[in-house]
Amino acid sequence: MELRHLRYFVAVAEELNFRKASDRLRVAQPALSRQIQDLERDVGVRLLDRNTSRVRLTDAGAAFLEEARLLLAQSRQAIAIAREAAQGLRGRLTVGYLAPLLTSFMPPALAAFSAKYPNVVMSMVELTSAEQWAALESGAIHAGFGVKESSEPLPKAFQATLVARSPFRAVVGRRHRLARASKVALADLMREPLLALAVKKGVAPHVEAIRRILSARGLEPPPITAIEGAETFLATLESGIGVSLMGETGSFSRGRGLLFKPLKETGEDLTIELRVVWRKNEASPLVKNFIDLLVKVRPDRM
Amino acid sequence: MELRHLRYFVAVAEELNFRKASDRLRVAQPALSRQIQDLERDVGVRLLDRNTSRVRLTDAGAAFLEEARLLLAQSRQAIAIAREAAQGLRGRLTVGYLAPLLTSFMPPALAAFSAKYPNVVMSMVELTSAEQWAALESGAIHAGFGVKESSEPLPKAFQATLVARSPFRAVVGRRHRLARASKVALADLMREPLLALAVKKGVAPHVEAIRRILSARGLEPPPITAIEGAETFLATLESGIGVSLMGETGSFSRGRGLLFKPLKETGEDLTIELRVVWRKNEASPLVKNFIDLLVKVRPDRM
DNA sequence: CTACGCTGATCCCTTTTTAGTATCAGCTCC
DNA sequence: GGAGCTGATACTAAAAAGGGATCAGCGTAG
Repeated sequence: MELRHLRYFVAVAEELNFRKASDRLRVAQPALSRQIQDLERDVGVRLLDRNTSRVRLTDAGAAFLEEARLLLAQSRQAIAIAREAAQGLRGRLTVGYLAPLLTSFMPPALAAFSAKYPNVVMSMVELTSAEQWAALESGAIHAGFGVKESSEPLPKAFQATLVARSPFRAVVGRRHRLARASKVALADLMREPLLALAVKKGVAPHVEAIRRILSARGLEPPPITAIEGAETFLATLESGIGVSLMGETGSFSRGRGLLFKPLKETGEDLTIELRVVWRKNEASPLVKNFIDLLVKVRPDRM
Repeated sequence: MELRHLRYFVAVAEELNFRKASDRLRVAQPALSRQIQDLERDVGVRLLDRNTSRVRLTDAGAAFLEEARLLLAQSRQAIAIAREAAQGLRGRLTVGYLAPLLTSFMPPALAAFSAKYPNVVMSMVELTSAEQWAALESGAIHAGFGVKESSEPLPKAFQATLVARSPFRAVVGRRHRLARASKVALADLMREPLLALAVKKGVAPHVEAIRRILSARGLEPPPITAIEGAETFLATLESGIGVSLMGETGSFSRGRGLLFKPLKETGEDLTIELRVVWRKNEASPLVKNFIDLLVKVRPDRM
C-alpha cells in the first residue's frame, strides 16, 4: 500500500464515480480501477461496492476512508514539520544552566526565545562550567554558558560569543551589617569572611576572580572559603556568616534573602562577561536561532 | 512522497548506514540511496547528513523520523481497522427505538451487544413503528423494531425476525385500586377507562390490539382513549385515571410508578412478539452481527 | 421492449519508475 | 599508504503505473 492508493481511494469515495475521480486525478479510468483493485487486494477487504451503475462505500470502506483522509493530512503535516525543523522553528533544545551565575539571566532569555519559537521544546540542565564541555561534546546539551573568568580555556572545537555584561556586586545576607548600605567598598569586604563557590575538581574560578579583583586594588585578599554546591553557598551567605562577590546576573538568588549591593569602585575588571558557548561544527538551525536571539537582545547590563 | 520513501527513510535513520538498511529492506544499496534523494527532493530539506564515513540525522530528519514512524504505524492501523469493520467489529450502528414498547428490552440487548463489540458506536433514535420504515429505507437507521400487532404490513424490501416474546400485562398506577391485586382479570379492566398509545397518523396499533384481545373473549370493549405521545400516555396511567394493556417489554416504565400486573387469562394472543426489522439487501456486517446476537440471546420472555 | 448512454472492468501496449550491477571516490584505521 | 569500509553515480533490467480501445452490465427514454 502506498499513499497513491489512498489518494485515489479518497477521490473515488468522494466522487462515488470512477470516471469523475479519474478526471480529478488526471489519470485514465482504467488506471484508477486497477489501483483500487490493488488496494483492496492489499487491505484484503472490499472497500467499494460497485457495479456498472453505482458505486457505494462498504462499511470497511467508510472506516478506511476516515483513516485514509487522516493519513494523507498527516503526510502533508510531516513535510511541513520537517521544513519547520530545518528552519529551526521546531524541535528540542537543551542548554546548560550555570547556576547560580545565571539565575536572573536565563528566565527572561528563555521566555524571549519561547515566545519567538513556540514550537521549540526547551530544557535546561544545571551544570558547572567544566561539566558543560563534556555535555556539549557528547551532544547532551546544544549550548552552554561561560564567563571570561573561567579558569579553563575554551576548547578548540567550541565557539563563544558575548551575550551579557554584568557588574560585580557585593552579596550579603538580609540581616548582615552591610545590608543597609547603598554601596559597598571593596575594603569593607576585607573585614568579613569571604565566601566563594567551588567546583568539584580543579581550580575554583570564583575564588580566582575574587582574589584577582582585590589584588588589583592592592588589597591583601584574606583566606577565601570555597563552598561546594550552589545551594550550600547561597544558604551560607544568607545566614550572614560571610559575604561574597557575584555578577548581577546571579541576582535572582535575592529571592532567597540575599542582597546584591553595588560597589563603590568601578573598572573593567568589575564586570563579568557572560558568553554562550556552542560547538564550532554545530549544524542545528535551532542552535543558530537560539544564539542569534541571545546576541540580538544582548543588553550590556542585566 | 509515498509510504515506501518513509519505510526506507526509517530504516536508514535506525541503522545510520545505507548498506545495512538496504540489507534489512532487501533492496540494493543504490536503489535506497536514490529513494532517499527523491524523498529529500520532495520534502525540500536535507534529512540525513551523510558522507562516505558517517550518516547522521539532521534536525529536520529527526523531526521527520517521528512523523514517519507515526505515519507507518497508522497505515498499518488503517488496514486493521478496515478489516475489523469488514467483520462488523467496528463502526457505527443506529437503531430505531420503539418507545415505550422496548423500555425493558433495549437496555440489556444493547449492553450485551456493546460488551461483545466494544468498538461499535451505538446510537438509538426514538421512532414510532411507521416512522421506522422511512428511516430504514433512507439508511438513517440500520435496524428497527416491530410487533406482530402492527397495523401496517412489513414492506417488501424489509426482513424481520422474532427476538422476544413478552406477555401482555395490565398496567395500573401505583395508587390504583387494582394495584394490590396479584393478578388481574381482563373483565376487571372493563370497569375502568381504557387508555392506549396513539401514533400521529393512521390507525393506532395499540388500540387495535387491546380491542382484539377483549373481543376475542366476548368482552365488549369500552371506548378506548388513545393518547398521543409516550410521555403523556405513561403519565396519565400513573395518575390512576385509567388502565391499559402493555407487553412486559415496556415494564421499565414501572420506574415511573406504574405496575405491570399478570393477567388471569392465558392465550397465544396475550403474547406480544417483538421483531427486529432490517433491509433485505443490507450489506453491513455490523447489522448482521447485531441481529445475530439478538436472535441468539432471544429469551421467550423478557 | 428495444436502443441508447453511461458505468466500471478487461485487454494490450507504452511510459515511467524502481531495482540491480558494476564501479567510483572519499574517509578511517591500521 | 593501502586495505576496507562508506555512499554516490552510470547504466541496464525489471516492475509498475498509465493510456487507448473495447466490452459487458445496468438504467432509462422513447
